[in-house]
Formats: sequence, C-alpha cells, structure tokens
Amino acid sequence: MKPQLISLIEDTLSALKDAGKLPANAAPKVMIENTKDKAHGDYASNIAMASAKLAGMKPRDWAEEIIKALPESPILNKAEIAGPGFINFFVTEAASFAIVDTIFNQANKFGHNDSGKGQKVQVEFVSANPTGPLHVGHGRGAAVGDCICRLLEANGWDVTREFYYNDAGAQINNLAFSVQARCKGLAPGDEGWPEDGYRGDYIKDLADSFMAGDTIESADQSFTGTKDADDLEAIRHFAVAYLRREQDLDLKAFEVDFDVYFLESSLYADGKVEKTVEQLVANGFTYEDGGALWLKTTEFGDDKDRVMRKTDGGYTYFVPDVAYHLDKWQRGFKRVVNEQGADHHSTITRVRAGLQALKADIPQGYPDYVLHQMVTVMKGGEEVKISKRAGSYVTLRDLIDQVGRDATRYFLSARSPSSQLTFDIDLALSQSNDNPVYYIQYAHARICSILRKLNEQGLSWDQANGLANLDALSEDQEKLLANKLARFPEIISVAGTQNAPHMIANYLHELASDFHTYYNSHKTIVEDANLRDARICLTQAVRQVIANGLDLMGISAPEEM
RNA sequence: GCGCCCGUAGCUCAAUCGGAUAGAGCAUCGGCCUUCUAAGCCGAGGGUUACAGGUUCGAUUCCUGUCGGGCGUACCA
Repeated sequence: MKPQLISLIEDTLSALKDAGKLPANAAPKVMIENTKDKAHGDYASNIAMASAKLAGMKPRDWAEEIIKALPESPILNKAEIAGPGFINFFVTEAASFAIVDTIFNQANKFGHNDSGKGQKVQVEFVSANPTGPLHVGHGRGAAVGDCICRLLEANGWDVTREFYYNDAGAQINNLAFSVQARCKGLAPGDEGWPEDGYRGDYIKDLADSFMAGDTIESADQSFTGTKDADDLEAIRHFAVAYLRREQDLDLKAFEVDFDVYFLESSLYADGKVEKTVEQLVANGFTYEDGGALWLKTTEFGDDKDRVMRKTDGGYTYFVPDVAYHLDKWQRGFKRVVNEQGADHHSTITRVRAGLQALKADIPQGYPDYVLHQMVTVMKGGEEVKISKRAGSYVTLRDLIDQVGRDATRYFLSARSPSSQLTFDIDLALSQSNDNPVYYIQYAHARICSILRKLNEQGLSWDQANGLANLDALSEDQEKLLANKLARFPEIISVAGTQNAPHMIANYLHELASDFHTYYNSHKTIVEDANLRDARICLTQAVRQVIANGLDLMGISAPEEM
C-alpha cells in the first residue's frame, strides 16, 4: 500500500513541476507514515511540510495544491489536510483487504523480501569460552543472535551462523589448573588452590568424571579421561571437551543451531596467527617495547597502543581475533555481524584497527557489531550476581527448565539489545500465565480453535468464497486488522536493517491485541455464509502472520493451549 | 579522568533511523463468561520523557553541557 501511495504522490509532484509550481530540480523524498489515530486516516505524508519551502508556500497552502493535483485512484477514498500540513490518506476498503489474498498466496513467506539478494552474511554469536555452562547473558546473545539470523534470512540473505570457541589462552589454563586442583581433592580456599580459580560445583563434577575415566563425545571430538591428576594436558583437553558438550546441550535445549564451530586453537595450528603477526610487522604497524610486541592501534582511533605479544611469548586475545576476522573476509563474507555482550566492546576498536593495519582492502567499519547490554537476574527480590569464577550464576538451562524455551526466548529478545535487561525469575515462574509470550500464542491458538469449532458445527470454510466477499467486512476493527497485517513486511525490513529483533516482538503484541479486541466484539462464525467465510479469511490471515512472526523469534505457534 | 550504552507511569519496557493527544504489560480500582478458549475483553487513575540550553514548521528521538546508573579503560577473554 505504501509504495502505491508514494508513486501516487511522485506522479503528483512531477505534474506540479510541469505546471511550474515546483522547481524542476526539486527532489523531495516522499515518505508515507502509519497513522496512530484513525481519525487521521489510514496513512499520512509530511511531503507538504517537507517541500513547502521549495514551492515557496506555506505548508497548509502547499498541501492544498498537492491534494488538488492528486489523480483519481482506485485505492483512494479521499485525502485531506490536517494539523500543520499533514496530508491524510483514506484508503478504500478493497485496497486494505487485498492484503488477505496476498498473505494466502505467500503463506509462510509473507513479509519476506529479497533485498539481501542471496549474498553471504556471517553472524557470530554466543562464542562463550568453554570454561563453564552458558548463563543468562549468553542466553540473551543466543536469542538475539538467532533472531537476527532469521531476520536476515527473511530479508533475502544467505546466513552462516558461527560460534567461536576460545579454547586457547590464559582462561583455559586457569580452567585446567582448577580442574587439576579438584582432581587432587582440593577445594576452593584450600592451601594450593589456584588464585582466581573457577570455584563452581561443575568443576568438581568435571574432575570426578576425568578421574572416573569417562569418555566425552562432543560435536567433533572424543576424549577419554586418563585418571592421571598430574597430566595437565590431558586435563585441559578433557575439560574443554566436557564443557563444550555441556554448552552444546544448553544450545540444543534452546534450539539454537550453528553451521560452524570455529576453534581459536585452529588459528594457531594453521599458522594463521603467525601469518597475521608477520603481516602486521611487515606493514610497519608494530614495535618492541619492554620485551613485548605492540600494535599501533592509536593510528586507527584507539586511545593507546595495545600489546600483541606478551613478555612470556603468548599473544593477547585480540591477535587471534584479528586473524579470525581476516579469515572471515577471505571466506567471502563481505558482511559480518558480531553479536556479543557489551562488556567486550573494547575489542571492537582493536579488531578493526588490526584489520586495517593488515592493508587487505577490508572496509573500515568491518565487521558490524550488535552489543547487548548486561542482564540483571533477580531472584527473591535480590540481584543474583553472575560470576563464573565464584560459580554463582543462573544457567541458561535452569531457566529453560523452569520457565520454558518460548518464554525464555521471548524475554531475552523482546527488548532492545542496547537496553539493560532485568530478568525476574520469580515473576517468570510464579506468574507464568502472565508472560507476554502466551498472549501472542493464545491469539494464534484461538484462531485455530475457530476452525475446530466450525467443523464441530458441521460447517466448512470456503476460502474462495471468503476472498470474493471481503467487501462484506465493514467493521472498523476489521480494517484496522488488515492495515496492521499490511505493515508486517515493513517491520521485517526495518528490523532487519537495524538488527532490532525486539521490533518483531512489539509488532506481534500489537497484532495479538488488535485480534483479541476484534474477537471479543464480533463473532466469526455467523449465519451469513459470505460474511462468515470472509471473516475466517481475515482471521486466518492474522494466524499466518502471527505464525510467521513467532517463527522469526524461534518461538512455537501452538494450535491449542 | 577518558570511551561506549542508558535515563520515559510505582515496577519492567515500547515509541518503525524528526511527526499530530508519548503507548503496552505488571501492580491498584471498577465492570464483562447459559454465545467461536476469561492465558481474553472494556473502563479508571497514574508523565514537566533526569535537568538546562540549542537546531526547525515540529524533539522522547539530533547537538552541547550538567546530574545519575551500567560496562569498559590488562602483557584476562
């Protein structure tokens, strides 16, 4: 509907140019907005206010000229001036309800577009270190990241989901030391317990499993505990495999799948880290100081240079990160989105600086980042501090077990990623019936029940007859619903370009609300077969759009509740 | 100190990259089930959008400053 109105206005403007009322070189951008109040019509445009100066007239007078010059159109009932110079468009019923037919034709593809043109995009998300089970913060990353992937796919992109495992480096050493201490019967606080060791109970479970000689089967490897508490290398391998398996189970419970699990250790094994360092040195962006090798990140907007190679010979974390992103680029991903927690935002400058310093013709803003703010977990009216090392945190799997996958996904992705999020466990548990996700799912189930009820009454739904009788829909709420349905493609487009999954949640809630209101005031199964078929068409279209929207969030659309 | 994110109803959050009277949910109060699922609907109260300026036809949105909160500011990741 919007594109049609835009071209209508563009035609009008060029006619006005021909008439000499607008400079021929003027090219105001025509924008059509959704109205909040139906007294303002179905759609509105600010074109008169935006181009009044060009025409040398007052906005309202100019709006008058534009309206007079509007050609006749089958989609338009009337257009009128309002407020400071808005032009409000009142669309015909036929034009509004045409969306129902479109929805049936496109079914589960309704709302999708091909603006991505099948180009490759890689989305890296979660990327938790294999040093413990996934917690709520990872859950937010998983929910938001997966939803971004689905949105990109709906916008025509070829998406690769990728998880980067930091299975090398100091944190892993720390993990190995912690497990080894447990293997030797030590507990946190004991003499000999590693400083900053991981204290969680899962470390003890892990150690017990190692000492029992268990075999761990994870995604791409198998490793058996050697029962030798002095064999640190074996402990390290075992611990990483063990925790990877745990995280795989967490993700499976959340129904988040990845196409690629990328191991940091492989960058070392393949010599990619060394190669990256050599290139940076060759390009003259490094220097030695105090026994360490530094990267001149200040030449790329950082406030101080950063250490690449420590005095102990090991690389700092961002060096393999640069190598990793070079690898992404070389794999042909012209677009990359990294979804990660805001506590890691300092890596952005360093990774981008490193990529620029490689002189590999990688664009300056590469890669894109979506940072989600911290999740505060409330339980018993108190904040649960998330600390992996202290072992006190709410795991993602706990949450899914208690609240359910759908509700967990909804809570974690229904808010703007840039806003801090409070996850109140008690609220999610004790008032689970008030979870907003049920409100949306209930609308879907209700619509499904209409068809069941119809069958019980020995009636059937003649879809073709309904489509032929859409003009029987004369209620304001019906037109409101149709117009809301027509907005879905726009929401997908905007949410996709802005990496804003929460817009889908908001839209679905609005649509469900409009439907519930309609459902309560007008019966769908009425005597008049034409009206009945038409109403079922409308509600089934609503059902399709709710199902499509929930699918974008990775949430199920139940047929009954 | 510096950088990033944020500040909207009692609480948790929206507001489609500047639009008309700032919206939902929870909580509070009052109505609606012999009729398609009451996990629902209808209504009421609740706001100087932290504060002060600026930009323009128009600002919750953009700019500057102040205050307040979170995160970062490692030869941890």
